[in-house]
Amino acid sequence: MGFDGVCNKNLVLELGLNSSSSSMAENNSINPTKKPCSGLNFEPSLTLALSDDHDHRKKPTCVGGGGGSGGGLYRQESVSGGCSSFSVASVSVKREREVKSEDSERVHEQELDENDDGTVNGRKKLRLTKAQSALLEDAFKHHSTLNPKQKQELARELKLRPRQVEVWFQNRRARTKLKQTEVDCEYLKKCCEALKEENNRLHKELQELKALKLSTQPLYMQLPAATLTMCPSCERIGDTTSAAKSRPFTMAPKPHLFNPFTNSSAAC
DNA sequence: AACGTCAACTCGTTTC
DNA sequence: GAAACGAGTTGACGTT
Repeated sequence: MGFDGVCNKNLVLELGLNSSSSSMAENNSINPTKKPCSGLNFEPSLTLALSDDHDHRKKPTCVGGGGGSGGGLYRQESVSGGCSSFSVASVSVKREREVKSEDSERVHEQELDENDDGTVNGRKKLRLTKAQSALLEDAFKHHSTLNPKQKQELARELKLRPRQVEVWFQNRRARTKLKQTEVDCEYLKKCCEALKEENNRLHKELQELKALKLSTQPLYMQLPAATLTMCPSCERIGDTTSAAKSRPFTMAPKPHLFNPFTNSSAAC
């Protein structure tokens, strides 16, 4: 198939040269991976913009990224909805996993364990059940973002915390964007290849036309244009090279063709 | 052991 | 200023 159907989004393709890698940060809406640039000062760039991008809160670039000490263990969510930051090292990880033998589906309890002092333990990485994932995917199909009410509703339905639903949607959007970027990248590669081929073809065609022109032109037409001048009245070709400057327009006259609009008698 | 996936994190930015 | 988001990161876990 042709690559016309590879991506049906409205892509704006821009080919150009970057003088430095910093220019790429100016429009970083699609740059999910930070890959080191080569040492070249000038390199070809492909700039892609999606005209139907819904993200109208674009920012110039994300400097430095996050970092963070990372998750991994579940932590108690504070009453206000934020995340607590109790010591991970102090947490005795207690994992409760229930394995359903019939379909090997893993089911994890969503309730948190409590210590003697009533604090809630973290636990090892949660894997959402297939049913939960399916429901989340279904919701994501309808809208990739959730309002607070939808979030609450979904969390209740899934027996998850709203924060977990929120995180899932954030990660899901990130995955979607990454996947789309990969698709776009493939599309642009194909575009680039096609343009290269077209460029080569046109170059060849140009060479052929030049060769054809040379073989069919009279001898004087094959001289460099800068060395030839033409008498405006008699249309004779003259050589203006230094050797011939003293005797311009001495070459053989143009074959006389009848021209009702010129008066050849007044020439030169 | 290496690698991939993914939930959950931090941080900076944007929007209201 | 709070909430929401994107980008980048972390670490547990599953797979090869």
